[in-house]
Amino acid sequence: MDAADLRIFEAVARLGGMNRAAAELNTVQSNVTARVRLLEDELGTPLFHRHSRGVSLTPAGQRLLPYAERMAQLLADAKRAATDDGAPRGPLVIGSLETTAALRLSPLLSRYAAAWPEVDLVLRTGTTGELVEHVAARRLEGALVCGPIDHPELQAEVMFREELVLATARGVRSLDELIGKGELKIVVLRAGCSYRQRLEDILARRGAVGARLLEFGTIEAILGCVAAGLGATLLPRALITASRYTERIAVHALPVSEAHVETLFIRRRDSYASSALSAFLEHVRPPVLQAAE
Amino acid sequence: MDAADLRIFEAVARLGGMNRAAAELNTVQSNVTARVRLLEDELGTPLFHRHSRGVSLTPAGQRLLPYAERMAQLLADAKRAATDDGAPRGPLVIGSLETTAALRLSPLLSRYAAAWPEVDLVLRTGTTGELVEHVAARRLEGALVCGPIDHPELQAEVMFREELVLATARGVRSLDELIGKGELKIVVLRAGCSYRQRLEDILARRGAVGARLLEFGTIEAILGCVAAGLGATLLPRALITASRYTERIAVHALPVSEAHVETLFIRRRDSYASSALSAFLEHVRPPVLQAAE
DNA sequence: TTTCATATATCATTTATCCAGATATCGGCC
DNA sequence: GGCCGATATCTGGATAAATGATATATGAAA
Repeated sequence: MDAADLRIFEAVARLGGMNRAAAELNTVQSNVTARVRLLEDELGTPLFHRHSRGVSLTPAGQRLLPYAERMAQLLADAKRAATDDGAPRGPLVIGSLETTAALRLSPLLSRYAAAWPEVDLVLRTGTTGELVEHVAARRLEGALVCGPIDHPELQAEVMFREELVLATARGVRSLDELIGKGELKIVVLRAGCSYRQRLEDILARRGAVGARLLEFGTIEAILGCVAAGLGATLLPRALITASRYTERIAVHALPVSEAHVETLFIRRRDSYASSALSAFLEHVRPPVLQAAE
Repeated sequence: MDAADLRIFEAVARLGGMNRAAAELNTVQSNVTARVRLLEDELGTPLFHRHSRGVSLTPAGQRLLPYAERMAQLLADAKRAATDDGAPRGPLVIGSLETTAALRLSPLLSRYAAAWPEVDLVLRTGTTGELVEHVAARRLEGALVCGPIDHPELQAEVMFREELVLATARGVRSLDELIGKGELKIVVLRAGCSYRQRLEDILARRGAVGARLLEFGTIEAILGCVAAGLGATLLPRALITASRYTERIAVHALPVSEAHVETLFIRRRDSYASSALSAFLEHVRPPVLQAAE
């Protein structure tokens, strides 16, 4: 049994047929059949049920499949690890919350890109849930998300600590005034945003339920609307302070227990940390820990 | 790059030479040289320094080596997983503390062996530290050790809860009497035994330090000596109750915080749980949880 | 310095393996 | 029955791997 055999096996299993697998692997069907047969002979057990519309996995095949996938991943990692000579280079695909990107990342990223011009840096934004999913599936090497995260395959490291505040238009004096008025509207970045649930919890704890939800695609839009008196939102304090709407937005501090939020960098435990990633973490890490104290 | 290449690479790295690797792999040196060279060409970086007494790893080779080892392990696991049809069979090598083996395992093991006669069961005893080490290095599929365990590569599951008690000869009324006399001797199974540190902590908290340490290879010997008034020991209550020295040993209960100890079953997170192991856990698990309540 | 023991590198040759294409076979479906 | 979409089997040729003989480098001992 060899990695090549498992690659073929995996393709057949995934595509449900030897012909389709052959096409994907740029070879012919007879070849695929023969390799699968050899693998079955070696293991002493059939891996596929053959039927007229293709093949399906036997129980043995089902047990083998995850190993085939891990094998492919391991080979790719091995190649990267050996090739990587310590000088950051090549692709680095990471994720981030939009708020983190806006608030913290821009200066760091530009410094990083300048320091390591040979790295092709890609930053994708999404919600914490989406990013966790992408990192777990290895579509991202890592991501900055909103803590806490508890996922057995991921490791997390605190990168930033933010104070979340409730933002409303200038006229509003306090949270309670806002809630008292009824017809509360809250503005969030998008569905699944980690701040949304938190904001709803905060309001619920103060007796406000069933607030109307508004979604905007950019932070600018949210702040603009909040400034215009459309509703309230929950964002890191620094983000509001730095915006051009500061003058027209009232910031309502929350008790520490609710205000504190940690931005974590997550990555797979079992995956190779490329030099590009290590260098990225070096850039992001130290200034932050100072800032947090 | 393929698993076969990495196998050759690993052998060369481990044995420090292509000739030695060739001998181990049952092939010829020229072949090994060629394969290594191909691998180096493919990766675009040398993996070995060649010198007159063999070869040594370059940095790239050092980075690659762990992947080669993981690859070999993964292939072996894959084979086992596919071959394993759910009926427990073949070798099952597990570890246990000697006390756990004596106290809990004997009836379970005999039932297990009777239920699955095709399993070749091997039980090795050792200290918690040794067993953790062996499981991490995959020399054991799993082990019953004394909790708590915090090791990133291992997962743990509570199997038994024991009450530890201090055992002395009949004449001794209380812990304090024992400590007060000075010249305290404590008897442990062997160096590194997890109960030893715990016993020393317990005594230290009561003002007894510098107790003399005696080591005996078997639990029988320990109990015999304790009964004879040689010293004190720390063991699960049930173990003393069940022994033939019960009459001559005084049992001193400890406060709950010190007495409670959990026996965990540990195994590697990333390794395949064979049917033989799953069946073993089925045998060990359920009666225990009842007993603990 | 010469020689020797012990390494790796290279090369021609044999051997085994893999691949491609043609063909046979099987199982539904109209 | 005949067709369609599958997998199974077979064979020649291309490709890659293993082998054995030989060349080369290096340090240690005579």
